[in-house]
Amino acid sequence: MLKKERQALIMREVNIRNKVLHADLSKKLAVSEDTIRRDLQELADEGKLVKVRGGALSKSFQTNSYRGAEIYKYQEKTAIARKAVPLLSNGMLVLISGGTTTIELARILPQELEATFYTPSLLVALQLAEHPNSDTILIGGRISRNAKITTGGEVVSILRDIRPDLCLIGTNSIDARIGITDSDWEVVDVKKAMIQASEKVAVLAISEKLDNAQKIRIAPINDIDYLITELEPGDPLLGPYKTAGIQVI
Amino acid sequence: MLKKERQALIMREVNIRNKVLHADLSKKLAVSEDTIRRDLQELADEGKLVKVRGGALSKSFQTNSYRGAEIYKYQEKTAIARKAVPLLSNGMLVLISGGTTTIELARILPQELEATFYTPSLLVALQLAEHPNSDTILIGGRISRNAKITTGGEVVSILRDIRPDLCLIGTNSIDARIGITDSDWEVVDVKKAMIQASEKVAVLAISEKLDNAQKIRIAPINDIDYLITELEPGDPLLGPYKTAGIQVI
DNA sequence: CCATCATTTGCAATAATTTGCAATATTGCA
DNA sequence: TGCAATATTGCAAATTATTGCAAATGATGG
Repeated sequence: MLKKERQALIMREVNIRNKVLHADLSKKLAVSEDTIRRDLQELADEGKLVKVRGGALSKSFQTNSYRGAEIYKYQEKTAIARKAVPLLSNGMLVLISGGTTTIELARILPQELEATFYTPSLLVALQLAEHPNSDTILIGGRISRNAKITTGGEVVSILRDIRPDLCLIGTNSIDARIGITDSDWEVVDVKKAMIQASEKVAVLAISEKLDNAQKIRIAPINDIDYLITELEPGDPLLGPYKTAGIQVI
Repeated sequence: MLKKERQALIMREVNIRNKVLHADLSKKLAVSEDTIRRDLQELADEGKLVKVRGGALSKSFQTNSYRGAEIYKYQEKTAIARKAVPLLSNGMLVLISGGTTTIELARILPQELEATFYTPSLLVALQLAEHPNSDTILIGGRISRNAKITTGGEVVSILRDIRPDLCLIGTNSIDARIGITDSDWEVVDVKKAMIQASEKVAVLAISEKLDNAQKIRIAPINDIDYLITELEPGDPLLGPYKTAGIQVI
């Protein structure tokens, strides 16, 4: 049995039952519990499930418990959000992805801004809806449980029909050679379409996400126009991105 | 049983009932009271609930930040939501409107339900997204700031293309002669389309909304199949609705 | 075709966690 | 106060995690 095949079966089991036990899987797949443990560890590292003692749980099962928890690295994220605000101006059509940084941006946008926003993210949309002078359009589709964004062909096809002035993308991994990447293909599909649709693309990322890559590529580095981090634009960490032709803010 | 799984179940129980007892949990989860106590201790340390002698309380109940006072007539609304659950079964296509009652319903739906939901409400969608075995499709469109639902021609046209088995509508005004009404025309347009699309229509309303009418009509009374209130089905207030041919729950 | 290297897998020894029980302390309440 | 219910603590048994290692497997390049 191939490792990938085994992991795919594990994921299916997790999605159906919400929980899996080492013992069950090891019997069902005829491998040792060590192997199962290692598989679960890998899947957990990719963020596809939550590993717990004795087995693993599906993400949705666990997720509702850390609602209301503090946003990780909030200070950095709100600093990034503040730096992104000047990119927006009245009359623009703006596309915003999901993620804690972009939610924070949506929250702190100036009330007087008159722009039109498209987003697939429920949480971003809720924040944007508080701004009286801007219009928010939520792109409809099937909801991805993990990311709380709408996904699927319908989303992509709506994105094909619009031409936003600016696209604001939050990302988990950016690398100066590879570009931006993610591990959830549903998210990748949507972000790809967002970037292709847009005139300009700005990536928001806290510095620890720099020089990192995951399995699936969203866009090469030269599709990106702006990179916003909490660091000073002169920081040496950002050198490679400048060299690649990105405007670092 | 996995520890995290148990704790997730405890949290769910706490969120639904607002209070749990050692004895109940220990019986339901088949572990000793010591274990329950330790679990509650851990959850309390993480700030997810408030431990009291003999059990635990939901944090929102304690600090009444979210439900205790935030939602008007929460008790009535959750009672209505509980009565609505049996209308749903596996494999159904269900349409859900916005409103605090329907959000509550989305929150307490059984985890094991396998249904497909369409909704224009962001808050309902967020709750539905926590249910691992159901699919949620958010109908896209421009967001109405007040109601936090998507509205507009796009929403209506999507609704024309689906044929749900059941439509669950929360309403602010229902009258036995006039039907259901509202004052926000954007909301009315969407709810009209929802009702027309659906096979069966259930209206959820707390009793003080009965025998009330507002400016714009959503649907006449005979478009409605079920009426769910917090009252006993035999309550005299509900007489006129029964006479009108509605099944009162 | 073979040697070599990296990856994967199972195993064993050890460490850490979880759980129920029992002894003891504390609390709420009449 | 005194009693009954609940909490706390320490402990031992069972389960699970971690680590290092060696054998098996498969890929790579000469």
